[in-house]
Parts: sequence; C-alpha cells; structure tokens
Amino acid sequence: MMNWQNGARSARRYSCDDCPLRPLEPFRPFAEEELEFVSTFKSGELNVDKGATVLVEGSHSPHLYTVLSGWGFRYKLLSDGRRQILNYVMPGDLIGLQAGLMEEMQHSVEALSPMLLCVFERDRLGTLFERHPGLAFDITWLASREEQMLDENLLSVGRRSAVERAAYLVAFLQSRAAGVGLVGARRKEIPLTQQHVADTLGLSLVHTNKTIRKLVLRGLLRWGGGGFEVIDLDGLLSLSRWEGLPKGPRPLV
Amino acid sequence: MMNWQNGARSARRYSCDDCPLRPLEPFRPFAEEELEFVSTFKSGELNVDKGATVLVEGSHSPHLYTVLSGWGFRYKLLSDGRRQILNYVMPGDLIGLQAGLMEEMQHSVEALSPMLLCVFERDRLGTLFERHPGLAFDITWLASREEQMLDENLLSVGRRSAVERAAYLVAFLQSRAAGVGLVGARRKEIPLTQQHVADTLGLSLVHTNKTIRKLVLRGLLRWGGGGFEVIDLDGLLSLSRWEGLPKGPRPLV
DNA sequence: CGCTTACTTGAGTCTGGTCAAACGGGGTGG
DNA sequence: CCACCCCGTTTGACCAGACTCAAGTAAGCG
Repeated sequence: MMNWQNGARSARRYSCDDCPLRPLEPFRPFAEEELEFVSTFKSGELNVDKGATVLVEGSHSPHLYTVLSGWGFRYKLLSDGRRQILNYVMPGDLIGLQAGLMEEMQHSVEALSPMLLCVFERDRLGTLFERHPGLAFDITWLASREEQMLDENLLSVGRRSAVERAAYLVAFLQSRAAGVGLVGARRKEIPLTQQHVADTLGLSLVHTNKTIRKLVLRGLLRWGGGGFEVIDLDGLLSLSRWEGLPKGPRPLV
Repeated sequence: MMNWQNGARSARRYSCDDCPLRPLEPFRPFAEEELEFVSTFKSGELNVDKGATVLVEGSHSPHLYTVLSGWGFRYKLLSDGRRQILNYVMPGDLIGLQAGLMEEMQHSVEALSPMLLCVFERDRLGTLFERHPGLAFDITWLASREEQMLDENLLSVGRRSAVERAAYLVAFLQSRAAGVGLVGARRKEIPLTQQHVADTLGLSLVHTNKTIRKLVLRGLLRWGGGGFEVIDLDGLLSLSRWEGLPKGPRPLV
C-alpha cells in the first residue's frame, strides 16, 4: 500500500552559502557566523521519491530536516486506518523537530512530490542552542508558526462548513506555495488528489468531490492535471472568512 | 457578553524558589543558575477572575505567562461568532508565546476558573535565549508539546465520531489535570459547560448533550456540579482509540 | 489493449444540526 | 419567604448536510 523509507542520501549539491531558498523573498537574512554554523550543522542531503514516507509515527529518528524543494504532508492515523492530514510541508519548513526534542514522533510525513531535504543531526541540537541563540530563537519561531497554522486548521475542521473548509484549504495552500515559489508563472497546479483534500478537511471522498465541484462551478478554481489551480484567491478568502497568512519575513534554518 | 481584561497585578506571593508547581511529579528539576534567572525573568503575578479574557486575538501583549493555578482555554472565533476551542491551559503551561515571538496573537485565552499567572516580560526573551540555552530549549520543548496536543485534537475533530470525540476529550482533560493535581482526592470535577465541550469538539450544543448522555449511561463519567468527573478512564481510552498522553518528565518555565 | 488510479454521479441512509420547549437549581429583589 | 429569572441542561420533532454504496467515466501506463 504505502512506500516505505525510500530515500537516497546524496552527495550534497548545495552548500549553505548558495542555498537556493535563502534569496527568496519571505526569508530573513542570516548572520555570517550563523550561516557558518548551519553549514556544519548540516550533515547531508536526502532525496525522497513521491509517495515515500519521510518520517514514521512512533519512530525516534536521529535526524531533523529542512525542506529544500518539493511538497509533503504530515498526518496521523487512527488504529482502524482513518487518516487525518494535519498540515503540509513546503520549502523552508523544518520537519522532525518533535523527534529532536522528545522521545518519539507522534505523526508521520509523506512526500507529495519528489523532495530534497537538508539533513541535520539531532545530537547537535544542544550545541545549536548553546552556541547560537539566534538560531534557537528561529527554531522556536518556526514551531510557533506551525502552531498558528494548526490552530487555523482546527478552526476550519471544527467550525467551517464543507464549502468554507475547502475554500480555506485551497486558499491556504495557494498562499503558502506562492510565497516559496512552488506555484507561479511556470507551474500553477498544486499536486494533490481529492483523497488528500478529504483527509485534510475531515470529509468523505465523495462529499469532497461534490464540494470541490461547487467551487469549480463558481469559477474559483480549476481541477485537473493531477492537482488544482487557484483562479480567484480573493473569492476563496471571503468565502472561507479567512484573514489570510500573516505576512512579514520568516526565519530559515 | 464577554468580560474584558479583568485581572489584578498583585504583589508576588511566590518566589520561584518555592514555586508551588516545581515539586510536582511531572516536572523536571531545575539547575540552580536557571532558577535564579527565572526569578529575575518573572516580573510579577496576575490574578484573573473566572470568565475573564487573559489574552485577545490580534493584540500584541508585552507579557508571557506561566499558569500557576486554575484552568483556562485557548480559542479562535470566526467573523460570524462561531467559536472553536483549540486547547485547554493548566498549571505549568506557557501562554502567549506567539505574542512573544511574532507580531500578534492569533488566538484568545479565557479563564475557566480563577487563575494565578506568573508574568514575564517579552523583552527579556532575547536575553533568555542568549544566556540560558537550557531554558530556551525548554520553551521550544513546550511549544512542541502544544503542537502534539493540537495534532491529536485535529485528528479527533476531523476523523473521530461524536461519541469517540467526546470520550477522547474527557479522557484527555482528565489525564492532563491529574498530572498537575487539578483533580485528585479532593476535587474530582472538571469545571466545564457543555457549550465548551461542543465548541471543542466541533458539534452543536444539543448533539453534544445527547452524546455526553450516552457516555454517562455507559457509566464512563458523571456530569454535574458545574462540570464532569471521570469514572472509567480505561473505558474512555479504548472507546476513543486514543493512546493516552506521552509520559515522562517535562520542563517548567 | 487491459490495468490501475483518480474522478464523477446518483440513490438511499444516517449522523448530527436546528428549532422549540421545558426543567431545575441558585441567586435576587419584593 | 416566595416569586421570578437566568443559566445550563435536557428532550422531542423535524430537517439537512454528509456518508455509504454502487456504478460508470477518463486518463495514464505497461
């Protein structure tokens, strides 16, 4: 059913100096010294295939990762197989922090596309906190941002109607993806199946299909080509009563 | 409708040396030096009445708090008034970290009982990170724990049935409260209204009532006296298919 | 060309929502 | 002391949004 750990540790292609993410608009600049430490903190790169499981619930991975490219999602399963997608991961996101701090992961992460991950050793996290308070602050900041996104997701699943929820999700993914260049002039589609949407919104597959269909009929988005494309972001925002993503620069570790 | 900021800054009653929480079983012991810093980090205590709003969405509070006693909850509102309760706060929890790190709070916090809060200045958070990496690590740890709880809540609201959800919530609150002595031999009730439960589970008030009633009939809990009392925790756990809270010591800041 | 995977659509059912009314205890003012 | 009121809880009747089952279509691939 599910592909297992399916990644190849590769020779590093990017030094942190010319990290492809760093120049992107949403990220805060880095102090020279910090950049130097991050270079040593990084222990390699990992390529994972589409569909591969990056981290597994219950495991205690020795690594943390920063996403360099590609898409993925975090999820939890109930013992009978029901799945809830908790959030999506995109370039610049830190994954596996739980495993770095506590005993074990309480969720899994799977790739939605081929992904390139920057690998860090969990053992060095202590050193990072001791020697680079600025980076430690950034990590905490990222954890707090993840919490904000979860709060909004929970509001959505708990209190928005099916159409509102779908509109929110689509607007949310579009906003995040645009910020890190995953969608833009070239590629406009966001690569999801309706099953993913259903498992994110807490709806059945069939009802999700009918709901998405309504949004398509209203001209708010297009579905096809292995994903969707947003047409009217403002329409989706107002339909979902969502304020949009907080703006302002964010850290990258 | 809603009580506004309604707290009195009081003379401090507790020095950190004899913080009433520290000796409790679930908390990690503190290094001497750290204790000393926390003492200076603390700038006072705040009493809030039951029903008072501790932090408001959209504000940029100059303070963070650690809960010393009492109950509260974090929530978000949709523009038309629908409310989603995100999580509950209990002694030992850090609140307002978002305001400490980013521009503004994205959720509100309200007291479910009189609460006593330990007040910290957000401006000193930078110093804390620079001078006390151990404490910085603890704060990150707490943020990560909050994320774990949110993940489980999201799984619950998204994928569990009404009865499973209610069972999960009740078991969750009982487990957390027992850990910090909020329920025990003396006081057994957890002070909530069914409206709170409904807004946590993403259900209507009426259906929540009928659902709770089922749990009561099965002999899993009692309702009354302004809250509920858990009777059969194991029954609730297995009904909800929940693994229970991760165990092990946790930090206190 | 035959599989498989993903998306669609329709029919019938059921969980959970809405509306409405009533109950019960605690507090308050007459 | 009692009548009244308010809040939180309880119940019933009815409705609707979402689920399940089932079947069919379309696109991609070996």
